Amino acid sequence: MDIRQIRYFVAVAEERNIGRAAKRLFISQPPLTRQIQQLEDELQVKLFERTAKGVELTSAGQLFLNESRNILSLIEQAQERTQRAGKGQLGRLDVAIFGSGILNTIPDILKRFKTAYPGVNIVLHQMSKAEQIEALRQKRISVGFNRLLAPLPDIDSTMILQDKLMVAVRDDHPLATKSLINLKELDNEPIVVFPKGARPNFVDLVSRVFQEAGVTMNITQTVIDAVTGIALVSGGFGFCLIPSSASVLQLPGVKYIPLGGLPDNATVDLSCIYLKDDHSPLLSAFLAVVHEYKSQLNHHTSFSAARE
Amino acid sequence: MDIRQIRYFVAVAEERNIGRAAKRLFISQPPLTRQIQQLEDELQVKLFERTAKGVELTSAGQLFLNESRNILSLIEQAQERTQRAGKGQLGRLDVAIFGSGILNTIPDILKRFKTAYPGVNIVLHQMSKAEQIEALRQKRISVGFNRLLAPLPDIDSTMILQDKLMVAVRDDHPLATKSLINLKELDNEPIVVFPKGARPNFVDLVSRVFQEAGVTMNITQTVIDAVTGIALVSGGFGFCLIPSSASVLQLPGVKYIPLGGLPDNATVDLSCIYLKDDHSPLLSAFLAVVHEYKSQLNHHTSFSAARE
DNA sequence: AATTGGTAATACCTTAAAGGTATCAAGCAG
DNA sequence: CTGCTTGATACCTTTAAGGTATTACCAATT
Repeated sequence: MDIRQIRYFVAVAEERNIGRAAKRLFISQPPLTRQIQQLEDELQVKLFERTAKGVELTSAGQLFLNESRNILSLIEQAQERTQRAGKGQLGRLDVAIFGSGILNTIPDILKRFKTAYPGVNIVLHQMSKAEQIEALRQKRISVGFNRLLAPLPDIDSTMILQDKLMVAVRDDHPLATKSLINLKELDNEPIVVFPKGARPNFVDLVSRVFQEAGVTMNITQTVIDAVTGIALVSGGFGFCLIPSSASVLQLPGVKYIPLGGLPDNATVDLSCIYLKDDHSPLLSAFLAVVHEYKSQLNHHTSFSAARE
Repeated sequence: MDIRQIRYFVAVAEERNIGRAAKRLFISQPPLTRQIQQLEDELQVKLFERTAKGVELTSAGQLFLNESRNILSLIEQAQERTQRAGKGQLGRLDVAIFGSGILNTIPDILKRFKTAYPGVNIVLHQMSKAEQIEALRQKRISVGFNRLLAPLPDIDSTMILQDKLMVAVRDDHPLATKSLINLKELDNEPIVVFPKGARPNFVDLVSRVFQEAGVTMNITQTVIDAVTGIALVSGGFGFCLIPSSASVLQLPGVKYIPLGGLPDNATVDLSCIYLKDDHSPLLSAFLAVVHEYKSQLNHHTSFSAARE
């Protein structure tokens, strides 16, 4: 049995006339007659009664007509869905995020992607940097969001943005009135740092900055993520240096003040990582959204810079 | 797209190796490679990633694998169901019955047919003789049960049994004690007859019998069917002649007594009728059951005749 | 670094089957 | 009885599926 034969059968059943059906199918009548005969032979069932005016369906033929329509429609659907899946418009994308990365940029990107590809089911996984890399290699995830990556041979990354540093400070502290804090002003002040976990990470960046500026760093706590660090600031444990994108988080009694007097490379990047040899259309589609987001981000910041 | 290609695709997806799949399909590797390429070209989707050890499904391929399995299973089902329909094991059979015909024989036949062909949905219609013939011609029904048919050019019939005549009589009537009533004993007695409707019918048979025997027939009521007639006997309206198969009906105060002194042709047949040019397997199957029923009926009656 | 074993891809040929043309046989309307 | 329409058959052409031989590629191993 053959899809062609099924198509032919449906045409004949609908036209109730082999010659007319042949015209509709843009073939001549004899091969159509033969295909129908073959179909009947194979099924060992008479599908049509031959009459003087044409043909008419037997009851078995009527049943087979229904089934045939189902089959053709299922095939059509399969083709369409497969093509959509091939364009990355359908399927499932497993994405890893890290603790505080969820604060603003990542939700924006995910929201854009969901709008552009509503057929794709996004599944989020909270994972540390090391876990993300392992999960990528095991193909449990397709993309991970992260900061401060060391290059790896099998993993590519795309930098999304570079956060400058800010200081989280209690609003009853003398420095809280300033619009810019110089690193030197934090000399020997109590500092909460994060995260715990695989190096290199944000702590290393902060340490390097202090070291290069010759400022003493007085670490009082090392906590798991930015949210916890800022909560400790709110609780009076001291200062906390954060990537500026974490400043969307509002906690009672906490103010965020830009940190000045730093070298240009004192930034922390947000990147997304993915397997170098993953050519799936879903990933490509996702990265396209990321790049679009990135370029709009640049335009926007240059605009606001021009206005200021 | 082609069912063959779908089968090939499933084999390759399952073996994750084109060469192995080719062996399983009893073809050589190159044409299989080509068929898969064609499928990919047609869908414009890469279904497999080619690796050193074989191939592996892309996510679009995974989706298409699911769809393919659905398609193949639907095709298989369609073939099987169509073949069963072709053997008359599946479908719908519209059967017409008449008022009192439902009393014993017809339910027996229907029961047998339902046991032998459980996949067939039997739909019953109550119809008079004339209605049945019209419905047959319009193909609203496939079989009708009836009595006393006049032959028609486009309709065939099969006689199922011939009922002898019996008399329904109130049990308080003097004749009710007899084991056989002679027609002459009904001379000028009040008689209820049935049915109303298209001739020839049961009334005509009864009238003819009276006439040929030279007995005066005193019709007091003409009612629609046997059940009503017997009910009137129960109500004291007189006698009622019935086909013996209607004697399974028990009503208070009514006895059935065989009618004697009649010619051999004083019987009323039960037949089923159908279109002469209906060659549907469902009808054939049904008629086969009818014939089987008939032959068993004959064996049974000859046995009981032998024993008596 | 070269080799070998196993993979899919390609080139070229053979064979099977689908399609086309011409014609026939059957049934119905005039 | 005669066209006219229908599906069926015979025979040829063309398309496409399948086979054989070979190549290109990758990875694991020596």
